[in-house]
Amino acid sequence: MKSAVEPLKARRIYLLLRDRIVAGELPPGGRLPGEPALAAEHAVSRVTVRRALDLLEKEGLVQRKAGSGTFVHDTRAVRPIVADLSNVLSHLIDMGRSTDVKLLSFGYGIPSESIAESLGLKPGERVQRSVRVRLIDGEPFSYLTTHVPEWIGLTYSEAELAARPLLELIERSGVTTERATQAINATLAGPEAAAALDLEIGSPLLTLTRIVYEPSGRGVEHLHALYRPDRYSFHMDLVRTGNDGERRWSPALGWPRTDKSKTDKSKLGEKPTRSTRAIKQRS
Amino acid sequence: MKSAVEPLKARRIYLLLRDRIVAGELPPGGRLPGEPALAAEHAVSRVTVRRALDLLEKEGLVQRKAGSGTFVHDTRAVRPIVADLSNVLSHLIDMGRSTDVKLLSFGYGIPSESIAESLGLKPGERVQRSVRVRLIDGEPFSYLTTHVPEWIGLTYSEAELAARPLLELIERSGVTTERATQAINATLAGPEAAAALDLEIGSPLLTLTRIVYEPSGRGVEHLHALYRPDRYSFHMDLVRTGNDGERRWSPALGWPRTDKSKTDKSKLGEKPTRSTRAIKQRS
DNA sequence: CAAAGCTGTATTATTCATCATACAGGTTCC
DNA sequence: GGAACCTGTATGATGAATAATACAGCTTTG
Repeated sequence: MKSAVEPLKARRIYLLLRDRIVAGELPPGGRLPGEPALAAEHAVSRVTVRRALDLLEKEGLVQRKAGSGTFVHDTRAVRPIVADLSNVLSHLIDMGRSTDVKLLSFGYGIPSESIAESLGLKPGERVQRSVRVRLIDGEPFSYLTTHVPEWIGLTYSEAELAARPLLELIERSGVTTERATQAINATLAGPEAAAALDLEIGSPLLTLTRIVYEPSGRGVEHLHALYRPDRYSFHMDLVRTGNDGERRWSPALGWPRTDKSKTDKSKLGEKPTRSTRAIKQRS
Repeated sequence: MKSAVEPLKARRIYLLLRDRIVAGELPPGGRLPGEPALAAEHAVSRVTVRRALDLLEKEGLVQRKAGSGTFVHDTRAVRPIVADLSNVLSHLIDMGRSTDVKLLSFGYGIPSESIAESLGLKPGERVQRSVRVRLIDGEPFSYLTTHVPEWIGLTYSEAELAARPLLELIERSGVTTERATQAINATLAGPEAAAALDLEIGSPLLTLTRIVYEPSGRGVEHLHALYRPDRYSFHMDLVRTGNDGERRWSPALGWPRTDKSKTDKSKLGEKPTRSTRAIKQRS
């Protein structure tokens, strides 16, 4: 007899309405059904509908006008930063210079088994672990946990880490980085990440796990990044390659990625378009 | 007087413990603190701790043994499918795993403004909209919503859509697909997606929004995909290209798919330990 | 074996989200 | 202006999640 944990009705209503909005069912600028109507439709009280709408309003998805109604906010004005995957790290390095970094934690110790394994460390080898938050325009958008073998980490100071891109520091130590693997996934915000990113616990997050290798194959950096999906997303252009028999999509390389291509014709789907404000790498 | 909506303490504990586990703070196979200890540590009742552990157990992250304790399940055995970003679906077929498709919805109508805009449709032009769920080994892992211009959609039947890849059908209609853009993000599962993917409402999801263009620049397919992060994740290998002055990371193309590194590197996991306590639960 | 610790389970009290209802005040439309 | 909407706000009642406590049965340790 388990009571099925039906997590907060308000949350359910919130997610339902959110889906309708982003799916375009409720067009931007349109008015959504009144609170009594919504309450009846979903068989909940108006108070609950109200709390769902509070969440939507806080996310900027709707705008409420007393006496008039609740309207779908034109979300196309606020778009997340788009990071081009075809050009990942240089993009991040660029960003490392135009954004602020807050160093939350810094120290040395024995890594967990999984970290040690992915870096190819011998048992007992120590690592430097750091936790940073990156902010753009003063707003946090990424929560970065990095592990670096101790012998590399010792070549720079805590202050340097807070000021310069980690990869630059690694290369300065004499290591050459040649290959990297990364995986993208999604997760929920735990207490620490939620606090650092100014989010509610349980908010969705984009995750990026990247391991950078030196030519010999040993790992020199293990990065685990959490991104706020409303402020950051990955983007890539694909081109069709191969012959008829074996046709694939491949990332478009070396293609003129002047960011103005998104200003006229948006190709971002979902919450596309019209880059009113947002990103400019300078700020 | 807003009561800050502190969604379910059990959920908070669940997320906290989950983070510790995937961060490696609690090593696989290790025993985590007893339920009374956890209850005291987080100032909640044992019942609540219990419900958090129920969630962890349902996710397969821990294994409980009556009379003995709760142990971190060796999660390295069950890893999500890793999809190479440059070769998304053919990869699955290579693995010899059977993917089924369930067609949930099929029909024609006027698209939302954002869809119409991203496909480059004229006002009033109609689209075919379909919702499908893809399963691997009988388990759902993706929820796909596609929009295709009507003149293309009419060239194939509902039954064909359920049986063959959409892109194949589009090309069969005479259209050549050459270019595409896609964006990756994260979101929470709404009621429909949650039901289709056999998840709780509010679970994290990976999203992929892809728009495929024909040479003339008109959009021929708008795909919005939701993936279960525990069963699917994106992976890519990067190589360093360019000269000293302008060094960049680019996706490695045509890489050998039998690379074993992807099977053990895709582990996400980690997060700082900061408090340093815990983790010494040996045996 | 016995003690100590653990998970599994049940019971009751308390706290908090939700409900149902009512009313104030703004907006829209006739 | 006035009727019919709407959002904003407050009230007490109800129900669900959590807290506090107790005990059974199993596992490990000495």
